[in-house]
Amino acid sequence: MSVRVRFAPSPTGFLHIGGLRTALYNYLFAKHHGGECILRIEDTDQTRYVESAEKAIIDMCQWAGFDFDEGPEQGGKFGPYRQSERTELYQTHASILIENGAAYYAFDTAEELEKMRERQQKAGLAPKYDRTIMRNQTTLGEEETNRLLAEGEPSAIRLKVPHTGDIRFSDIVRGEVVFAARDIDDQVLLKSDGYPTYHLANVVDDHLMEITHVIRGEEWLPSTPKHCLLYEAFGWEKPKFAHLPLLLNPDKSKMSKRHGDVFVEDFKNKGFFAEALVNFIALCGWNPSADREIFSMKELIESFALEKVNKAGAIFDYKKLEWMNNQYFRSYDPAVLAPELLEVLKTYDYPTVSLEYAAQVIKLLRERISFVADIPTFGDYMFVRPTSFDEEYKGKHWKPETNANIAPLVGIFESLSDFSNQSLHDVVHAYTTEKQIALKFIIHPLRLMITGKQVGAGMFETMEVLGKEEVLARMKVFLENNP
RNA sequence: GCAGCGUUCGUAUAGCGGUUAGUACACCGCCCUUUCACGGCGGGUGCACGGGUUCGAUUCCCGUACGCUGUACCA
Repeated sequence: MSVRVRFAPSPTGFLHIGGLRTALYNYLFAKHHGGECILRIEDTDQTRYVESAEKAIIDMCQWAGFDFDEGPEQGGKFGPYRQSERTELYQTHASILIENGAAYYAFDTAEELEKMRERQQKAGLAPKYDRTIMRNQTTLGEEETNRLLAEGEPSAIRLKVPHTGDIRFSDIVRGEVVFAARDIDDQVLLKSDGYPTYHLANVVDDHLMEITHVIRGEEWLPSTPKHCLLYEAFGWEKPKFAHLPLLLNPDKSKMSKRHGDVFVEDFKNKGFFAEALVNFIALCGWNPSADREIFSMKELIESFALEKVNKAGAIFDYKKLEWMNNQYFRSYDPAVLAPELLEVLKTYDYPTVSLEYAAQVIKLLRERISFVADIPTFGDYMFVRPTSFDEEYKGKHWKPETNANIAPLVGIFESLSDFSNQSLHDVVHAYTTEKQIALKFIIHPLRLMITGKQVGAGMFETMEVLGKEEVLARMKVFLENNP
């Protein structure tokens, strides 16, 4: 039987980076086994539903580089793929459970439930639905239940969890996991608004959609026994489970907004490359045991194995992500990145530049920065003449005799027909040798007058990209203002 | 509180009974050099603790501690 997995997000907002990793692992696992990865939208909570979220989630998955074999947009033979369009299915399945005694009607109001929990907490008990005393099918009896139902009294359907025995299942990541049935709550399966809860919808859909492996976050581990009970009640075969370690904040809590960026959009907008982000999160919680860090999607697919997924949560190391982004930055063809730079440049008040020029600037500066978007600030002088000059740098390298040392270079540069890195290098070396001065007494002043900053790429390379005319203009102005 | 899960340098991890405990990021130092960066070389720090099992435990078992997640008519 071929592998079928699903990514099942709730459209409640932007796609969380942890969600992206869950989607990625599902995708990698499916593709590794030549199976299918489907997208299912779990929009059963009407109170948290966000209209634009579904599109945002799909867009981000697409950006990240994985496409689903089935889903709400592309369809498929197991659709519909939005749970809100499958409500009848859940209702009929809930009825099956009622009929075979695995579930029951409950009529308790939110207030009654709240009171019950308060009582339990006061008594030092674990909050848990007590079906022996609440208002439900078992305490009310069939006749009264049917009467209330006929009258249209709001009701929910709850899972009848046995009071004794153990529920065990095996998890690919964690091995054998055992829960005592008495610790498991009589979970609501069908809400009084007619929508299913996650538990029912999830199990019904996973079965109907012939999902073979449920790969999801560790936060679902405690509710897995409920799902097992459901599979048994329906008489269905269980899928294999794999609960992924959580992505953590530096303080080890579940990765959240308070500690910084958590949405895929945030990373995209910051300028992270999709490939770098994917590479990085793939390695948060899983490692192919190779002494290397850079893997293409194809390579990730080839080596992915759920058995090698780690058990412990992984702290998200932003610094390392940046490093990885730079690795990709340096590996790309500058010409491909040039349009992106032009796009970023639009938000600055710089004169327009050509694609060719943008590519040259990228090539010049990318070893020193992590993002394309850093270029306009880190290398502002590549687009506009410096208006301010680093005071500290100037104090260190612009001495009384400097002007006299530099001035002759204007003429030398002017006569140059080849304004290349090499040519500039040769000519300046010849000059310093003849004048018996150290190269640094020339290089630093040049950098100062041309860029205004003390950090940047190699000086001659920078000059080459800037071009003869521009370099000479900057030198002349500076020389005039700094005799 | 209860339940489950987890614990190798600061971080991500390799390790699957015997290793000088490896790698990457970060950090520090040196080299290269035209500043920064890149690159090269080197350094420091780590198996949570206590019991077993074993000739031998980072590795297997049991506790303890700590952490995390869950405990909703949310997912």
